[in-house]
Amino acid sequence: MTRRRILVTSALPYANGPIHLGYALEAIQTDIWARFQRLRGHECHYVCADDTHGTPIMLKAQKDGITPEALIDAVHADHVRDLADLGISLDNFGSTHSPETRAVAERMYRIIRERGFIDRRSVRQAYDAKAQMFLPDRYVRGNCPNCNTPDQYGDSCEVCGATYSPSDLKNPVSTVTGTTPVERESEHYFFRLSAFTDMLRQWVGSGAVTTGVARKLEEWFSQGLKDWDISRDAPYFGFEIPDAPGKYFYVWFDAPIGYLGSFTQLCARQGLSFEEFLAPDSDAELHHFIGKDILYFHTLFWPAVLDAARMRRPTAVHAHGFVTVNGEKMSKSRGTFIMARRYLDHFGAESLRYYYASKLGAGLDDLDLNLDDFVARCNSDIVGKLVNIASRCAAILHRGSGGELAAQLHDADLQHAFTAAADGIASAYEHLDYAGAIRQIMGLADRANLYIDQTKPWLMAKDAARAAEVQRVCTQGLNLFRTLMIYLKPVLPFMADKANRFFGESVWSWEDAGKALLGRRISAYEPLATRLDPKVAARLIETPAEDAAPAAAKAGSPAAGKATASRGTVATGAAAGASAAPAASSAPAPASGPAPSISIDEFGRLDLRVAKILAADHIEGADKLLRLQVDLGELGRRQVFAGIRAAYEPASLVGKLVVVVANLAPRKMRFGVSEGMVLAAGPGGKDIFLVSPESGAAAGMRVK
RNA sequence: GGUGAGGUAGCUCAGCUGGUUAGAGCACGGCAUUCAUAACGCCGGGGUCGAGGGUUCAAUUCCCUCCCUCACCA
Repeated sequence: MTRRRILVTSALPYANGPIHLGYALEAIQTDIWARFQRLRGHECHYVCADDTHGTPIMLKAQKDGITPEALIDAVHADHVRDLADLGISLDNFGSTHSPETRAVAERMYRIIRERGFIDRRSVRQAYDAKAQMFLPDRYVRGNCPNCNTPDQYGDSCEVCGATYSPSDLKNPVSTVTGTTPVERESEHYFFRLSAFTDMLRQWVGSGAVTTGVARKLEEWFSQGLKDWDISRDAPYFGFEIPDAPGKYFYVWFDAPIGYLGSFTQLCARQGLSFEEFLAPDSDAELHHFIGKDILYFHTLFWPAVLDAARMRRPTAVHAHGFVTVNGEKMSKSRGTFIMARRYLDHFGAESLRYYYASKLGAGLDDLDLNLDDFVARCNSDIVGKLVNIASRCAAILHRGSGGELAAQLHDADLQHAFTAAADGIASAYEHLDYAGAIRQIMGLADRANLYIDQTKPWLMAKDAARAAEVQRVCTQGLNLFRTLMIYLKPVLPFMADKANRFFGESVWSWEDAGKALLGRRISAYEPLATRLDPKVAARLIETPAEDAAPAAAKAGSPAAGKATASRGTVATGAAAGASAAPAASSAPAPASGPAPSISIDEFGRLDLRVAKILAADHIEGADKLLRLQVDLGELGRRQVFAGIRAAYEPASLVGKLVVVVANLAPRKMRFGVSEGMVLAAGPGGKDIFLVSPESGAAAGMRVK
């Protein structure tokens, strides 16, 4: 098999909120494919980045009183952590707001311009005179010109479905300032997409997309491709267009370029050649995984932009459907808008990875996360079937043969049937039919259990003369299990690693599935997976107070089509980080259960602030307490006692940023008055972890 | 409204170019077993394959109409 060189991407999550289970599907789909390719021995680089530009980010940062950079840095840290915990094997997770992305964007733009594919023309657009900015369609609301429904977005009506422009709205209002927008002209830069119609048709026909997607695209082709407005006026958070003061690249222009910016960083770090992957005649592969909502950008604009900039086009764009929860669209009010972090606080990543894989095909179908089905499926497949094979055989083997594998198998034909399935399973993975791969693998797991059941080694073991036969049967069962774990390694990487170590082998590759493991001692068996508790699963969709998004945040919703939904703030990131620990110090609830819901108003009564620790000292006569002097910015300096003596050295705390409950009633203690409380997580003793904001936060900032 | 995808057992889904009694897993009932994380095995109940027409010797599979669900409409 020739060694393929592959560059893979997931769509960029928008940097205004945490990762949710919808995006997790995309990351997991991509990751399984990337891991599969590497397991097969191919060179596969997987990159992604935060999508950081645009009006929603700019306004959100304004509202939070921080710079856009501080906002996206905080979100970036959250995303990195969430993706890592989901087991996503990214080689680089960058940002569109990076020097590398800027350099690639400018370089591509210059080539495109020199080739004559940029036009300039005047555009009339809604303008907010008070905010002194042009308004994207979504930021103008008013009555639908068609059915007169009030409070509709400037691009379409949610009630009658009519599409129009903001100037058609009756009683239009800017959601930024509440003032009435005016019309104003401005010069915009357009990419001549229409010039690439033939090229795109040819590309679509080349197998870059599935037939279902191709049909969808034909719809757009038949209407004729319109040129694409790629500029926005200042103020805009993004990159200024070369030689065009006050004009910025539209967020969707530099978003896919973020793939290349991220890849540039990887190239620099690993000594890879960017050109070898991106040159027009490159024989490397470029695969993009996206949600079906952003097909337009990835199958029309992006290949055309690449081609215009004299770069290669994608080998394939793989689009998936949306995640629904219990059969319904994810909804904040129903509590089914589940954040990845919330999920991870309850279950391990591999359950989700397995469940998604077991239902995921190559098409655009939506995938339903049915919580009852999720628990049943994971428990019966992973624990009941798969792991059970190892568990039952290892127990008998250790009892009878001291964990020593026999020198030969008991049923070579059965082993052969398992290894013969490799090609079919590989083909399913390769073509993104993960559900098919899982079906095949679990079918084999059924056969393995049936084999053990029929052979009955536990009965044989009663006859000492048959010890060697028992050993061979267990060796057989364990080899079947081992083969299955290798097949499942792209889906269950952590479990596969554990199993890999259990067998005491060097790191598995796909070919190892075809080689039996014989005549060696294996480790004592430790459970590789445990059952999921349905009661815990039910908690995933209880509406926690923290997830009740303030109504004001809705206006900041990004243009439909962003990979991440809008929610959360910098503070959510801090809270998410804290919630990863067993329990917050402020809520002495056991690790398992959440506290009763509170309303957003009740939450609002908490005055949480970023505080800088100015001084920290031991207190004579106190075993647990440290005395802290903290700076709360506009609220001045405070003295706070914190029960963290066993966990922190005072000197290490000075200068650190923490989160303080600023409006906690002062409390007189034996050593003085405590004027607040420092937030920390953990059970106590040495296991206490202070909650810290990401860098960029300043003393006195409100946490909300 | 336009376009696309989909409606198959209680649940989640397979069913390639039409062809013998429509399948799997889970759930449920019974039996068996006890090596295994109450796991595994065997048997069984359960579907007018969204509705109605049409083509055909034969349609879940092709065509038309309708109903419902979901998504997209730059």
